[in-house]
Amino acid sequence: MMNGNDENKISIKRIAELSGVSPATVSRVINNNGRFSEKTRRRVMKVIRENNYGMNYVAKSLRMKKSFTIGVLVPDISNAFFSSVVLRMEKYLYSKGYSVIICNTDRDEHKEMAYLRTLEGKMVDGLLIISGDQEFDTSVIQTQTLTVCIDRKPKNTENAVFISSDHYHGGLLATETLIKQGCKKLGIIISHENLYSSKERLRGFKDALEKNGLTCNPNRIIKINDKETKPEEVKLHVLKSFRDGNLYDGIFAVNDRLAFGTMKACQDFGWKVPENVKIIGFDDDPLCTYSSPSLSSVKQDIDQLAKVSCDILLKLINSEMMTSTEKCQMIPTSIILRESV
Amino acid sequence: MMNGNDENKISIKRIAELSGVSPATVSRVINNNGRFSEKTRRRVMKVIRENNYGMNYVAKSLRMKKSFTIGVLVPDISNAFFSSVVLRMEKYLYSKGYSVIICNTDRDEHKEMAYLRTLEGKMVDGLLIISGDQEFDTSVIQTQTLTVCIDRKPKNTENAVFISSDHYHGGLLATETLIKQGCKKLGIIISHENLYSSKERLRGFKDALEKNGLTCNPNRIIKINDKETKPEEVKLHVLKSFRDGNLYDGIFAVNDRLAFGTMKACQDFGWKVPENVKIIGFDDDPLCTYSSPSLSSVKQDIDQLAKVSCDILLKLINSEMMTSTEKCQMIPTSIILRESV
DNA sequence: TTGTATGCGTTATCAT
DNA sequence: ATGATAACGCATACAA
Repeated sequence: MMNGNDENKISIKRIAELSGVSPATVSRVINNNGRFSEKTRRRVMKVIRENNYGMNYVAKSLRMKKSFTIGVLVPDISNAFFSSVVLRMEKYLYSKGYSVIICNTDRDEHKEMAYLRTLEGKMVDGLLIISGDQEFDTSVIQTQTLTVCIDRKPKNTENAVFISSDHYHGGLLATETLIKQGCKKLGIIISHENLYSSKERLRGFKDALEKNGLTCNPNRIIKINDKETKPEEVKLHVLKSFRDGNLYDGIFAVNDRLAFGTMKACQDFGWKVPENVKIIGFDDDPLCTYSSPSLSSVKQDIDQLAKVSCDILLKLINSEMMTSTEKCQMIPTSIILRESV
Repeated sequence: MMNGNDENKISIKRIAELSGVSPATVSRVINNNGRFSEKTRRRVMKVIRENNYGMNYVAKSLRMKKSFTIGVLVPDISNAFFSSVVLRMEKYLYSKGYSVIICNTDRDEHKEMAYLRTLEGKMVDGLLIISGDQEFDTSVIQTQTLTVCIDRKPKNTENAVFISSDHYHGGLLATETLIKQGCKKLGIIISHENLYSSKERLRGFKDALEKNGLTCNPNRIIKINDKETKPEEVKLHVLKSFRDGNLYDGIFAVNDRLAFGTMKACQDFGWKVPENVKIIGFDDDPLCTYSSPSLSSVKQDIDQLAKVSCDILLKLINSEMMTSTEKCQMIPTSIILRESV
């Protein structure tokens, strides 16, 4: 079996020999800078093709202090929302000549820091940090690497850019939709309260109530433990609230998983969706179409989120000027209405 | 804003100066090889900590011809099955000190080849190639990089290892399950026929029929265009077959998306699932639990698939010996029964 | 237009 | 036990 180690890759030096020019000239031809005659260009390119030369990016990176690689930190790539974001990012960055190193952090701060050190050692040109628990502290975690935080507040806004879906508006939108449909006894199901996005969605919920002259009944705020967000587990928590005598005619779940658990709870408790209680989730998970009733949900503009994030990062990398509004952008959310309302 | 370029990272050389030893000694201490006194070790380590030194892996890679990076080629990371596989791989490889470069190929041969060149230039230590259309040809695509193909046959078995779920057995299992439930008029919905996994699942279907004395009616093989695998599109194709007068009492869909489309078609056509027609899918997508009726499906052992693949690749990288059975492994599949049968 | 020489940060060889 | 030196492949400043 062919072993990777015994390969003898050809180098610029060798191409230079074969085409009777200096390595410098070969380099100039390859990168199309400096000046050289058309005749030389053709001769060199011919040799390159014939010998199937391929650039050694490791050497190039060392020399140029630039790796053409972006590190992407994400809590869990198997999550539908995250993997879609990463997909978009990868495609966009690929088109710009960058590769992506993927890092599953499990929201584990320790793993996160370890990865950060490794990525810095690999000289990544930039960092895309998606979600995660705490605020992201660029000073404690000693990375000078250019960073764009998505759905996660950087502690030091001098050092990192912040892009986010407009979770607040999403929460507002969902809640007002329920209100418009006549709901009076509104509740919210929430988990991962320390997440920026959760906080914002909750804030939107509360503000919508206030704006419409409704009071936020604390008994109708169901908090789900971060480790128990499986639909079955959620169902039990929600059922408990139902059995405790809390009445609902509209529920906003801060994410779709919670919404599914809530729907199951309603079924079990004998409340019909949407007749007795209306439900709206968040993320527009592919599952939404399949549940019965199908689930209304707030949809994030994943394409835009990924594109804007990458664009800003590339701007940083190319040390282009940026307006202060660019350094902190909100991507609008929209609501997809289905049977559950 | 801090710019990545003006950082002045400290090097082994500088650590050497600060601790009054040579760079060579510092390197030896860091990598804990060679010999050095305990006193030296402590002094060097102290300086390293105090100055927050971090290894430059790019330089290390150039020198050692080893990048501690694995390239992962995957058709579409936003697919639930693929992203789960990648998640497991990344976790496992991280624990072994490797990073993962993710490459979405869209099953586009051109992009695939371009990526392969880039990865080789980045000196990745190995390649994990998941699925994809054609057989993977290590000679045409001139990569000497150590490769493990998952669910995709390498053309030259000398140059690459092949790991796969047992799709054949999965197809067999699904079909026999339907037969045991009394189905006589069995059909299959299939897309991506050129995929190794699809072929195998189909083969399992046919063999199961034959083994049970049933004939495979070609009219009950519904082929879906690769570009029209959305449930709604699938539904139309399946409905057409129904309207053409083809009768079914059991359907094996080679993946869950097709199964969902098929279920919708049954609903529209007035056939009850599972009373009139029983359905089994493949992949055990999270969606299976949510559809109504919930969908039975063949489940791949993702953990095992990822772990075995990584283990083999690491063995290749460390040029460990391998038995010929190791070079071509099948991971067992199982069936998850739900309401649809 | 082209060549020479140097250095990026590291490890490995060969001394001492 | 430790140091001097070369080499990995490339880009660039400077010279010609």
